[in-house]
Amino acid sequence: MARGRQHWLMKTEPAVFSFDDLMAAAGRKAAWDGVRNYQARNSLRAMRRGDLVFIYHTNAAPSGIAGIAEVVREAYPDPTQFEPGHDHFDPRSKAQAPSWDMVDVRGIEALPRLLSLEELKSEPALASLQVCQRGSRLSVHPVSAAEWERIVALAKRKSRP
DNA sequence: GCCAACGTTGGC
DNA sequence: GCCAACGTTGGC
Repeated sequence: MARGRQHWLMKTEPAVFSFDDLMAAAGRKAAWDGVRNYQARNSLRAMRRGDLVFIYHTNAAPSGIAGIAEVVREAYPDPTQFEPGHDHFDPRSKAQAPSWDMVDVRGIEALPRLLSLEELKSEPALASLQVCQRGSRLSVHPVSAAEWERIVALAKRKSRP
């Protein structure tokens, strides 16, 4: 069954791994490890090669969408869940049925400017974007085609006065 | 299955 | 660093 390109948003702390770090990585590629939330994991598992992803900077000044990446490898087990002592070690995960997956992404391009959370929230058309919700903690989530287009268009515009 | 306690996230 | 919001855990 054919399926169009879908759109997603993934959060990262730029102090740990920023969009610029992704663009500077070998092949502009990175394995997106460390997701330890079931809803976010389910989104990872639903991603398909070629899907587009906004890379969102969290715990940043300001927080916001920094750039665009694409999925280049679909979900596969995150090896850090099996590494005792690792921050993301999960003693309950079974090798035969790993709890946590990751995908590989490749950086495509930075947005013309960082779209801050404040600006995203001020856009009525983006009111239902998950990252705009109060208390939103989901580190990976879908973005509708309309939201995606809106955000790309906004980023091309000059920052409002 | 309920729900209080706890740990984490993340904006500010 | 604060603290609200949220997800997870575990006692019952």
